[in-house]
Amino acid sequence: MIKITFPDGTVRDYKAGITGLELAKDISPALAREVLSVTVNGEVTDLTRPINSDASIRLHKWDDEEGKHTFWHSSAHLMAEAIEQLWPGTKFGIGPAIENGFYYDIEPGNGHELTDDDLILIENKMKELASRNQPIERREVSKQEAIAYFTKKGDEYKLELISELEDGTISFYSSGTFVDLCRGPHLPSTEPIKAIKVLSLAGAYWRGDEKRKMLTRVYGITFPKQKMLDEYLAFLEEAKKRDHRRIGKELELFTFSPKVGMGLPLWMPRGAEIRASLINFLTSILKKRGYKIVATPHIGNVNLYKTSGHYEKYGESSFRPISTPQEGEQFMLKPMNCPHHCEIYNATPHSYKDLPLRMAEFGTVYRYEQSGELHGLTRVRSFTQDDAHHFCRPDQLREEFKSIIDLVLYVFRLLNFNEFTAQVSLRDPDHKEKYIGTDENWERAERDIIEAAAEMNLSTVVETGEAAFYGPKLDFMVKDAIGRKWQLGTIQVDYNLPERFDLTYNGSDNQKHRPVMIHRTIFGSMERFVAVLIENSAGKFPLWLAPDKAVILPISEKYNDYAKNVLELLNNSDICTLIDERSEKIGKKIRDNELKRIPYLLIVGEKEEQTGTISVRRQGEGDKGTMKPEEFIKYIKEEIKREIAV
RNA sequence: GCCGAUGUAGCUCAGUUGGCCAGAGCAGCUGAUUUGUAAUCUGCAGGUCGGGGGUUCGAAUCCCUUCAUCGGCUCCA
Repeated sequence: MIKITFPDGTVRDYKAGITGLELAKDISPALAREVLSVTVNGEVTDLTRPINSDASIRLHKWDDEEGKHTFWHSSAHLMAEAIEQLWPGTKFGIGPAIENGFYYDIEPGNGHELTDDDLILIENKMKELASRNQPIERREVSKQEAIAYFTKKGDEYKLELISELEDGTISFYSSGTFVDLCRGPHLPSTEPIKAIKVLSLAGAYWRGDEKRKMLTRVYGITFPKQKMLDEYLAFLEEAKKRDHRRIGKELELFTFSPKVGMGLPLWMPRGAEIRASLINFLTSILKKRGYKIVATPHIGNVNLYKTSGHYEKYGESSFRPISTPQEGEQFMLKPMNCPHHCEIYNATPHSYKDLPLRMAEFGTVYRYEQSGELHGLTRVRSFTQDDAHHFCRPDQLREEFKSIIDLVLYVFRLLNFNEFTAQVSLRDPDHKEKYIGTDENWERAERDIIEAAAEMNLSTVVETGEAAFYGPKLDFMVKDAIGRKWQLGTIQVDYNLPERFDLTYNGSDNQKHRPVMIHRTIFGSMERFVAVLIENSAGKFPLWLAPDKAVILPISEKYNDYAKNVLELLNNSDICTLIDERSEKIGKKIRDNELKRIPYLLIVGEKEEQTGTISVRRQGEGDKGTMKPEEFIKYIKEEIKREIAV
């Protein structure tokens, strides 16, 4: 007998060799029908694997990430089986579950090139295979046997994967006719896979290396119920309506012009208004927190970037230097503001008493992103960072870093940005050549970040290989409408640039000391932040950010004069207001202006003119009653004050 | 940059196997209407069918090329 500990702490005796599925059946037949995988002593495994010794277990249903993961992983195998039957000789790379669904990287047999038309073929084949309720079976194999199998099959991708595995840890899973090298876990059979959608095709480099062959990646998603698939597809449709590129066009916030150049955003008046409001908002907070605002040029001598190390790292792959009539003289569009800020630091002597020094700039930078990477406002070639650099003594670093975390959290809270992930981005210890600086400084900086975050009780995820080339970062990530993650704020500890620029301060010992630098942004860039703001609000901005606060809708042209009086009154009170003088019915005017997401619609007709009032309608909410314009001004100002109660 | 897809009016989209002057709705402009809380009616105008080249008696439609966009990959100081 073995002892099984359940998540609620109860311990029960079972005979050795019992499986997760049998445990579920023992609890209830209903659970057995829904359970997808089981965690045994912290490892997620198959429901059909015998448990031979005392263990604590957790059964996973669809609602658990582990359950979904198992479901989609098995679905990837099902898709592979379908593809292999449709195009024999297909070679398979990897086929994991992802956040929403799964993919498989393949090289179709006989040189077949997959097109979108093939997606439906794959989908139908999958449905056919799934309906057979084939068991998915695990088999442990020796390395030799594994190599023999895939050598015979002629699949060099699997062979490469096997070559990196230890003998004795290799397992095969078979479902129907398809046998795959796989660690698992999997469903006991394909029976639960009821709803299937093969979504899209994409190219993906083998092992993520752009120097290696590009395989075809097939994306799909499956569900245990058709209704869930329908809901998911409906969600994707809905999300498209929140796409910032679409809303940006609808609400005339920004545009791009091929004549200006791809990836170079043009802010239209309404978008520029939002951008300016955000800058003003942040500037007022920065001043309260002891920042000094600076301004620097959009170009810098190429030697500046040779000193900083950016030229060596990015010089070849970015905008080319600008030549001047002066022989040998070259300038570059600035790809970041830090070197300029270092030179501001160097312009004056610094005492240990002056530090920390916080230097902020809304600095526009230029980076030659590859054409395929451009994406609306989130990935552009010219953008304005809400950049700042803190120059501090080593003993101040921890507190300084923590104060920035506090600032980021404070701003996010004011803006109702609750769904973010704090990510500690460390260097890849296997590829140290990609980074500059000494091991000692790197280890120190990484420790600083991890400990500062911990002291702030910030829950973080750690990603290795995501650091900047000069230092580790704490990144604040948020999701867009369809769940893609974007980095907004970032805080970076840097021991390198102070050395490269020979930054110093005089210590109490009257000796020269080296300050530490922290790079940080809150929004990341104005462009990306506005994009994320649009996607999260669906274009319905909080009142204080709305470019136009109100629109006056006269019932008929007879009341246009009265409407203009009100308009003047509101605009003179700093409430940006429009007027809709068209000869349309009031219902039409309301509809059109509701769709423009203007927060307040002010209706004036005979009644209002006679009593000197306006009828107030809140966008998305409806009629709020009648009030005097003066009352409305007070009302709206109160609301704005509440929204950004700093 | 790479893989796949797309590109028709300001916007959203139709356009059959190549065949008369390329269509609709919305937006715009006209005129009528003077309206009370999510679409009043009339008329008009608007497109070298992304650009360039080719095949053909004939191309939005087929081929080549180029640019841009979309979904991924790679990249993201």
